[in-house]
Amino acid sequence: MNPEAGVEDRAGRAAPKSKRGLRTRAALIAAAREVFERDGFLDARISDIPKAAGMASGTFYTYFDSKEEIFTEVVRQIREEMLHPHVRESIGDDDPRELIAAANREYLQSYRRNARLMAVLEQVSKVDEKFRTLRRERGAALGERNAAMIRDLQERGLADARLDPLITSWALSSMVGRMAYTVFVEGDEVPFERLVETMNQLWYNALRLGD
Amino acid sequence: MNPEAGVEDRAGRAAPKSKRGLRTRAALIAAAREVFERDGFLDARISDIPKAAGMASGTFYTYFDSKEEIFTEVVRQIREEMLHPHVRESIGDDDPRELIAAANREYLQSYRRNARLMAVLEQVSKVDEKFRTLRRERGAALGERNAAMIRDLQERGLADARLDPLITSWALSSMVGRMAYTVFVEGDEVPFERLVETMNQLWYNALRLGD
Amino acid sequence: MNPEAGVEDRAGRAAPKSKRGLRTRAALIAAAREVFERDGFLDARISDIPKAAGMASGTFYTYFDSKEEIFTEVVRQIREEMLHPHVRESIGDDDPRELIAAANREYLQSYRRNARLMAVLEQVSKVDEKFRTLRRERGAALGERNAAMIRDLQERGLADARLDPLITSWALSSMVGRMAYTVFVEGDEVPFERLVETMNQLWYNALRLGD
Amino acid sequence: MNPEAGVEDRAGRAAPKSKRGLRTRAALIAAAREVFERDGFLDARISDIPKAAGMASGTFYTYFDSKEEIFTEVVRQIREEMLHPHVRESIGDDDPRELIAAANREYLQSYRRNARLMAVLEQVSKVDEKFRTLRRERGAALGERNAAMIRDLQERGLADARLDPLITSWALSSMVGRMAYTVFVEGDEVPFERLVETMNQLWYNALRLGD
DNA sequence: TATGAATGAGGATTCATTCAT
DNA sequence: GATGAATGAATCCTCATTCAT
Repeated sequence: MNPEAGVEDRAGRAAPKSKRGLRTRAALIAAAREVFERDGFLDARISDIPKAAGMASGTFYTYFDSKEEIFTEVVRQIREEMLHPHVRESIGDDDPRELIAAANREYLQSYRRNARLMAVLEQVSKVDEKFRTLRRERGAALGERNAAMIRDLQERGLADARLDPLITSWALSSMVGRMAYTVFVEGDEVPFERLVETMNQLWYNALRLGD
Repeated sequence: MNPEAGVEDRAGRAAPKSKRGLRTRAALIAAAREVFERDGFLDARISDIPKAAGMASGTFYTYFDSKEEIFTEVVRQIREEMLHPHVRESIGDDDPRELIAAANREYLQSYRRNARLMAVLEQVSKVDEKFRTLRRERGAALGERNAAMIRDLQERGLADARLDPLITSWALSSMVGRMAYTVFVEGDEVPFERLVETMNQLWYNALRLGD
Repeated sequence: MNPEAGVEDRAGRAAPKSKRGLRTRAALIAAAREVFERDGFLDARISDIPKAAGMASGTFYTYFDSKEEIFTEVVRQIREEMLHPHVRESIGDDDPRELIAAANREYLQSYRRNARLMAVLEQVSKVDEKFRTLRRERGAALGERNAAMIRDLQERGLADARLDPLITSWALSSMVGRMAYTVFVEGDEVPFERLVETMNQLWYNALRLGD
Repeated sequence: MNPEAGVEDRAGRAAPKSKRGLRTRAALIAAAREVFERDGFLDARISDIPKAAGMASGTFYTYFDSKEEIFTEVVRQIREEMLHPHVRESIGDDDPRELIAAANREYLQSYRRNARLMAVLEQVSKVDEKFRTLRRERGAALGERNAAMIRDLQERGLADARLDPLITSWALSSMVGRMAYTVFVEGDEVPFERLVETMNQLWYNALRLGD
């Protein structure tokens, strides 16, 4: 029901074997997150990351090859944070309204919680080909899933049959994602509940879910 | 009815005093547009701009102080292109559906026509504080205007009264803007007419304009 | 009895023949003086000079070949200003004390009057070989003249015979020149009369002129 | 008893943490001294310094931020060289003549030994605001000290009571400093001993120290 | 593994000087 | 003579990456 964020990673250096190595690597990722949140992706210097972790600059390259690579790792962690703690548990519902409402609320909450990093992610996806692609692919998957739901509702006569399911799914997700950015990153002052309600209502109306 | 893009400018170096200077300046702007479209804002080297115009590197600085400044100028021109030729003429007005449909079509057309530059603009707004601000301000103005229309429709009983006009206006505009980016920049293949129709229908539904 | 400042010039471009040319050249020199006083020699850009005179940058090269050349011209004018109006008239005296006192006062007055330019001159002589040389030569001439006076006084038994006349002449002139710089350029606050008196007394004492 | 030269420093980049770093930094300072002595401050290119030390250009910036900063360091070393080896030991003190003579000789010797660098220092103090200030402050301190001595002599009836102690102290120091420059930098040929004796005698006379 | 120094490619800028109009 | 644009050489500085200890 909503959008963007997320990146897969691959390879990189061999995973550390010693406990010490494991700790160092983790410390670097934590430091990287701080640095990225503070400076953004572009302005972050690689050497700031080990420095922020209290290490020598060269240490970075023991674990990562590039800024992109460690950023991937940071994003992976965020994604887990964004999914695990609060989510997915009890969406048992079949009521589409509740489904939508839950998804929107959850998404906006995580976005707000991780706003700084989401801003960075937004920046990166505009700047780095690889991330642009990853984001698109992930978005496409999400979009498909929502599209399936819409198609289902249309078939059951519960949603406006004239709408193109895939485009609609994309469009409404984009709408929420963009608003999250505007409100939480650019700081337009909108009361959280008002935002959630409006997003929900716009989904309902757009799909013409009967009241 | 639609969104983002645009930047004001100011000063810079002295305006050219001769015809030749005027021509050179214009040639630089044209070259800059090419360079930005080809390389994006970040990867564009200043020296590539005069080079693309067949001039010596120093010539750039006769007219501009920075990449930001010439970019501002490029954007100004685009904006004029995007507004003048096709637009604003005959907005038969009173029927809100037609108003919305016309605005959406027009916006999506211009976006498609200037897709590469819009991509760059999108990048810049994520990267340069000054442009971030300008875009927000401009967006806010547009948002207000659309919000006024929505409020009006609500008062006349023609649109869903439960919606927050300002948030709604922002959200639906964001939706169209984001889709334009996705489709025209990231190249998701969607038939143009299908896109326009779906956007229109989503606006109508979202506002609950009676059929 | 005192020191430094002054530079000869030579050649340069052909002297202007038309009246208009004459005026332009003069205006450039006047503007150069302003620019040098404001920015110093090193920080002055050639193009600032015609600009300060309200002309196009290229005009400079119609009359001068370099910053050094126009500076030479500025200096020549100053020197004339420093010599003509107040000076040399009535030193009729043969009393060495009065001679010294008159020379010191006169020198310190002109220095004060032209302090900004003297500062520039000081800078230039530390930076430009040609001016270093010119200054030395001019200084040497002055030194000789003062040395002759000292020698004469020694022979007449009026001054300390143990002193080396040339070194002494140089040293006492340097002393006055340096103090002028310190007080009038660096702005150490010393009452003018106190300064003059002390310089005089130091000359008298140093030479052991009987009271 | 004598004058000018000297500059304090502060911070800069982080101090080197390894022996190697310490060596490199020292080598850069040594190379800088050579370069400055050869080219003067203004004409020295930063990149020539590491090059003269056989390093890559970027290495410079590991230790210094600017030409000014490394110059400060060079000056600090000179000052130590100028003070330590020969000086301060045995200033038999009470006889003012001996005090003055020792100070003059010592000063002129160091100046001669470091003439090239003193020339650079002279240039820099005419060109760089920061050094101008530092030099003035340091000079003022020295001046005060000498002024105190003069005042003391005056009170004991040993020196001409009519002289302003501070101006006199400044003036006589300036005299020696300027002569050092003239003789050792500009190369006026004056036998060293003759110079020292004359300076001494001028001090004695100027203050009217009884024979 | 960790350290922290050394490297050097890459681009930005300035401004004296030339020259077509 | 005057104009004002165009030129391009010359340095500056950053920072990702490598590597000896």
